[in-house]
Amino acid sequence: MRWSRQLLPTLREVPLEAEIPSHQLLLRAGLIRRLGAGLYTFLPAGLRALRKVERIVREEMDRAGALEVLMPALQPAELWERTGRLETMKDVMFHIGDRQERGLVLGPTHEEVITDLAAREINSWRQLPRTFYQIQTKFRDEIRPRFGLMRAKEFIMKDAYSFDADTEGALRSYRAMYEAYERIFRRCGLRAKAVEADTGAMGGKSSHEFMVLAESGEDGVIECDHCSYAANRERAEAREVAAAWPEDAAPMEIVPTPGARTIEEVSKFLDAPPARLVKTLIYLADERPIAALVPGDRGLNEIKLRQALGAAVVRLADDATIERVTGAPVGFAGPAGLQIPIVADWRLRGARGVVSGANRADAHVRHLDLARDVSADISWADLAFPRAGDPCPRCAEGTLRELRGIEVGHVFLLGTKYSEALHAEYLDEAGARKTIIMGCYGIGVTRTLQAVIEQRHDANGIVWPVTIAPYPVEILALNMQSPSCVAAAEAAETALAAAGIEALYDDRDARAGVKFNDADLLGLPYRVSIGDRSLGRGVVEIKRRADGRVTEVPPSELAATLATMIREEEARLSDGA
RNA sequence: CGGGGCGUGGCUCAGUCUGGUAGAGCGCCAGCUUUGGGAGCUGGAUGUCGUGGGUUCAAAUCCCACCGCCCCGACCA
Repeated sequence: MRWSRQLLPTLREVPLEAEIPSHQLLLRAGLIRRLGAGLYTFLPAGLRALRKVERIVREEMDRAGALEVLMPALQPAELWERTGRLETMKDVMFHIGDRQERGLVLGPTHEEVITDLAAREINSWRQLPRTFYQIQTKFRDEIRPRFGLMRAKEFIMKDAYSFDADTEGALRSYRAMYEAYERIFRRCGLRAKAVEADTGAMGGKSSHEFMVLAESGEDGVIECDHCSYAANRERAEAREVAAAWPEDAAPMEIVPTPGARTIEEVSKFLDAPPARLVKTLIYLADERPIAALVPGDRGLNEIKLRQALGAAVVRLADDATIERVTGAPVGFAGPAGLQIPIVADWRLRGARGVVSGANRADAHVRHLDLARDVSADISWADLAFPRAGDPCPRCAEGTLRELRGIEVGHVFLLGTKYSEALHAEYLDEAGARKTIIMGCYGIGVTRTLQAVIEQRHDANGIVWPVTIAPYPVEILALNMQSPSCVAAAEAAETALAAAGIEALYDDRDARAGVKFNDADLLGLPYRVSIGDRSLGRGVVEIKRRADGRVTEVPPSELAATLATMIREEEARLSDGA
């Protein structure tokens, strides 16, 4: 492909709309363009890379024995009613109607559709296990689309669903997908890490997320520096350790703290470290007000709170409720004197000599002793987010550290949530009716593409792995005014085509510097520079984008040399070396 | 949805406070020179200043409403 006939609009300057490197590079390298918030067009080169990711996904799904299908993106709302998700997921779904005003939704995921299919088509234990997958556009009315393809309203997902006769089988299917995912990300040149995760709206029993570690990642990842424990920050467990609270027999005392509402303000005002403050948050647990207590220097994990309370929904109480239950404006709540149930993080066990709100405007208390001064019953639970430096919940020696990650894949062991609701059942060998055990497995294909750029770029541009680069090779004619240079470049183009190597030939009548910079920006793995200088010595230059290593070869050996280089790098990526 | 910011040629931005001829760099087109790391010169094209309304002799600039986009939070591949 010649650059002059391709649409590759590279940008010199960083478009205002992009914040993180991968998003900037997608735009600058001419791979995508924005249509609206969370809506992107793939330009030819971007689409080539996307198709290569899809191909790897497809190959690995097929290798794992999964069967490809294609389900409608447009789905009857009625189907979603049957699993209850029309209600629970209504905010993320696009709802539409046809001319008969039949309710339709644009599929944000496909558990309902595939389970409906399985319910109709799978009847016997002889048909199990089966895993189906598709690569298809998903629609989600994201609260806030962001970072280009990272969180879009419309994106391409590979979703797979396993159907098994029993739990052991389901675990095998889960394992097969887990291993396929490891291979997929490795082949895409990504360092991805599987971490324990929450099941969220999907439901189910257990799950792992595949995280690409990156500064710009939207998820917090906790891992142990000693053992293999790793989890999403939301899901991460903690080992209970007794805190040593200093002796403080002084009686609780109310002190005026005009205007000091936040932890920082109170901490500053009373000259007490945040760890010596008790953060009191008023929540509505299934619409019932409760107080949740965490140390002032920790965040409260609402997922843990919900689980500790056994509630379906928890949300921060509105100002009116807070004023009613604490008798004070927002910012002055404390456990002493509260008449509502209190659940406290166990890190606060034995807390004394601490500061909290006084349940009265512009006042806090100090020398609070939770056991002595709080009359309401306190139930204890793990409510706070773990953080770097905490002890590992799994091993005795380890300390946790905190990282950021991009979630590129997620595997769930679902159980029977959908198969029960949609009657996906089979007859076992004894003729007994059983419910199928399911698993579901997603990969954000478009997100994976961007994650590769996020993880593999330098100051000059993208550093593609050969496996998903739009083209593995770029031929660069350094001087289009020199007939010998052009002739050599065209010869190289022909030779590579004959060898089955896809190459982008930069035939623009531009200065060498412009082409070099665009080549670095686009980041194709092998750059072949053809100029009269090296031609005079009887060679052309091959430069690897990843490490800048230059190899000089006679033009006659160019195709064979590149073919070997490409094959070796592909092999290296599949072996994970 | 709450909070913050921004909308001026294709891109990056100045001009807005203090109303008075719409600008720069890059990109684009033509020509000449140049040709191994974003060249030089000459000439040229491109703007309903997000939209609507208002104030004013006069609005990119002041006021109101709306729309769009970006960033921070509750969601997730």
